[in-house]
Amino acid sequence: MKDKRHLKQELYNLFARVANAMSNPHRLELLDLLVQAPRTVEELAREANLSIANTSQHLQRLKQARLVLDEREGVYIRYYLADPAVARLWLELRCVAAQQLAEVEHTLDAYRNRRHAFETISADELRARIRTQKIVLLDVRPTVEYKAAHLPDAVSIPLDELEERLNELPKRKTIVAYCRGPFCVYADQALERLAALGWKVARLEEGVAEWQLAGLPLEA
Amino acid sequence: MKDKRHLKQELYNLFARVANAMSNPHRLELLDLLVQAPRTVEELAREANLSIANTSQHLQRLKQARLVLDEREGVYIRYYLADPAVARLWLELRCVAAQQLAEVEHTLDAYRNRRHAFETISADELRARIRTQKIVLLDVRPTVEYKAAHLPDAVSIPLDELEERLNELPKRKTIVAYCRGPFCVYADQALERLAALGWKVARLEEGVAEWQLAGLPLEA
DNA sequence: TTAATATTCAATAGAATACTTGAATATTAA
DNA sequence: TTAATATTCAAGTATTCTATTGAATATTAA
Repeated sequence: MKDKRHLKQELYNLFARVANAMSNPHRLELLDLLVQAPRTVEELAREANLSIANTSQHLQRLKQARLVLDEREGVYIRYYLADPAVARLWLELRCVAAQQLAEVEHTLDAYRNRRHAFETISADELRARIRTQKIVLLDVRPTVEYKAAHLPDAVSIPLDELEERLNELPKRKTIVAYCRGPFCVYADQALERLAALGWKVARLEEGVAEWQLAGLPLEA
Repeated sequence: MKDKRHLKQELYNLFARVANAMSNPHRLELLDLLVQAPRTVEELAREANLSIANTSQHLQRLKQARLVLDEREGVYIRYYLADPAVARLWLELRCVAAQQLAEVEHTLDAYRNRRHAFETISADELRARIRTQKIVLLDVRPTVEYKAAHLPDAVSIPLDELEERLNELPKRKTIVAYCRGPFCVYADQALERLAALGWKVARLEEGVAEWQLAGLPLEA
């Protein structure tokens, strides 16, 4: 009975190992990117603004904790989320932090300074209005992410192609943009430009991960 | 646009801070205890087998991350979970670890070596059978935890009082025991004794946290 | 006030972590 | 085979984390 204590400790060790893998901001950013789409080390390093070696090491810690898996693809190695449950855990962590740490709200307001500038539309309302054909749902994430998974009926125009492809957006419809989720500014930036050019706009705060967590369908 | 990067980093820092608070096995054990019921530093130290000073320091890290709060009660200071969302995060972490790390299953089998010895009963089945009055639902956790919250119609007999209070359990009914959840051995130990004495027994794997997460009602 | 007690603080040593650099490995294409 | 490239490994250093110890603080009871 008494010697069981170390087994209990061992269990807590294992749980702590997973939390430990998530206890570094860079690793969380990598996870966050992988929630959107699988990527190679080089891509992840570029997007997270890290050195290749450092990125590789962080990825290996995520892999040891079984949060991500990797797969060789020719000369590249592609990392991807080990399980949808990992995305859920990451969303839950963000949710607790946002709920409990007032600094999150403050920092988010500074980061997404256009955050309150546009009408926001709920997932339910979106589903209702998309049927009436009065809106266009716009996915402004990079193409790889759109290809990995996107919301039903969403049109893809990555943020950095928006300027050249404005003609694809009908003037008389409301443009509802979304991106990686409530902690991403891509949609805000797209909407700011579109609003200045005369479109009626609205933002969907949810990204594909939140959408999926809510049990709503995705397209691949 | 470019100087926003540090704001994004700041957000990831905040999220990582929460994960960091959960990245130590002792802190997870303290959290786990607090999910069951609020407790003083001394109680937590005793139950987690830590020195007082060490416990205090760990609790302060949990408090900094806003996972727990404290409240002075005379000469004692009582710690409690900051929010039910924290319990959800902890359950989600355990779930991911159990799902992804094979070692968790192995260690759990060693820790709960009677794990597969008894019939297990699902929450749904319990709710159905408790109406027919053919079972007694037995909460074997310490009294403070039972008082903090317990399942509807549950009878409290803490594990260490079981021997003296056997007469409170009707012989002709099936005893369904539960404790802190799937990673706790209290119920197994109670059932082992009861089965040896001739009761029909079954185990409910869920604890109050899992029960609550499933949206089921609790009693206080 | 004073004594007793619960908790926190401060200082320390030893372990783990993060990032950089340059070398090593593995695959593809020539 | 060889060269080129993506990724990992290894070593070193600065930083952070953990547990212990003993002192400091805050509350209650005398």
